[in-house]
Amino acid sequence: MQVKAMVDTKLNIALVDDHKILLEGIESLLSLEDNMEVIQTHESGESVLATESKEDIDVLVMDINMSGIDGIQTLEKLKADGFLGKTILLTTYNDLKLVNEAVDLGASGYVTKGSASSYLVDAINQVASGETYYSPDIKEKILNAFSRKGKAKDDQQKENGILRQLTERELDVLKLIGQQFTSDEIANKLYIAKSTVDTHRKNLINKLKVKNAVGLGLFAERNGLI
Amino acid sequence: MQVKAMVDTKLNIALVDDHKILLEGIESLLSLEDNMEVIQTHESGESVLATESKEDIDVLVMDINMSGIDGIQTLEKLKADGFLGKTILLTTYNDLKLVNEAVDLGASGYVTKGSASSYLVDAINQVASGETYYSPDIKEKILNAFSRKGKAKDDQQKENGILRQLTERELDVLKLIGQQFTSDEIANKLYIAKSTVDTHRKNLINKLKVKNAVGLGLFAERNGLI
DNA sequence: ATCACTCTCCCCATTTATAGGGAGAGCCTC
DNA sequence: GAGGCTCTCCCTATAAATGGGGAGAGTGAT
Repeated sequence: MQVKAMVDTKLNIALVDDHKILLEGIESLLSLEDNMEVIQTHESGESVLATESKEDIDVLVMDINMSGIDGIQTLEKLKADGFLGKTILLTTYNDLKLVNEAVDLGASGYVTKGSASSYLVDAINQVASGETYYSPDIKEKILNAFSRKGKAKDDQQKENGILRQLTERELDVLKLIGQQFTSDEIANKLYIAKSTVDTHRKNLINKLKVKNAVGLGLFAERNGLI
Repeated sequence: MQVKAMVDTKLNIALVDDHKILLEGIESLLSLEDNMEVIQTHESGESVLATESKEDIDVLVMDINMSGIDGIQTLEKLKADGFLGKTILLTTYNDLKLVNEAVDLGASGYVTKGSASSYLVDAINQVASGETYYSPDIKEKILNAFSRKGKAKDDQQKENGILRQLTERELDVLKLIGQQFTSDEIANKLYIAKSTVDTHRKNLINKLKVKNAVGLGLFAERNGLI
């Protein structure tokens, strides 16, 4: 039973990268782990999608930046096809936006190519157990991105400046617009006339330089008002 | 010169918390650090704002949850008054939203009250050197919040399912609505009649279970469509 | 060939939102 | 006490969106 369990729990790994050297390097690294077995390697996203034995894969390790369809697109299609395995994406240091996309698609782990290989092994074990794994430098980047949200940076800076230009009442109305209430409903909630709400609406659209209520909603969302 | 430098670099700390016991406890903890000196303690946000020697403060350690005006509001007013010192906010575990607000206001550090006191010491040293500090459990929470964005959790899960129910054309329209275009403009862009766009609008509102165009915009934003 | 679905477009009516203007009351500041 | 700002509310008018219905053309699957 224990022996069988060992066999059963051996993790089936598939690797995807368009650089063969990296592919082979990782394969040889993972072959040193006695609970892992690389059962497939692919040199393109298309190749993974075409393979028939996708169900066997426990953990898919895939590069994000690939020629042809990239890792994100591949993951997207895989998920659409009902792929249930865990996915770890390999990224470069400047790929935070892509990581973000990947998160939305349900990727389980992210490891930078600059990481020590032990991190990849950790990542595989961790995502196999259902957790999410980020390599340390990605973690750092996420934290930085979080703390930079309201810091003195380009767009965000401007938006925050604008945010402070809004009056209390405008903020009240803005939040409620972001919650999909009509002017009538907002008027009732705030005990003011609909015409007043409409005035605030007009002023908000002007101040925030958006086109319509959708723009107001987006502003509210992006600034954490709702 | 070295001695003078030592004196000069001694960090002037101010503590703000409406619980006197915690205030005194922290003060005694920090008194053990030879590069720190607690120069002020306050039992309310109002008290900090009223004090005149704000310029002397290198690092302000302040509770978020206080009776009267809270730490966030106090920080906001301080920044508005031109306060230049670093600020570390003490939070409880469930305050991630507040942390988010605080970030936007330019707070430099966050330490949970449940943290070991050594973390607070680390935080003070770190923010004094210009960096941002999060205590480990807050870091974890941020990372979790990040990774939960697109995970198989409650709402999000449903949203992702719904997203796949949309037809190509509905997606086209949805994206353009999210970009604040009117039905007329969308019709022109897609070379179809306004009435068709309106039909897609209706179906989108039903499928996505939102109230109006603002809801459509928010859905588009939250699902990375725009 | 029938069914299901998508995309297209139309009718109707009503509600909401946008755009322009004005204006009084209250509050704070200089 | 004169401005400046916010908040309140009004007018008029048009544009936009919502909600209900129906319906034909095309596509693909059974």
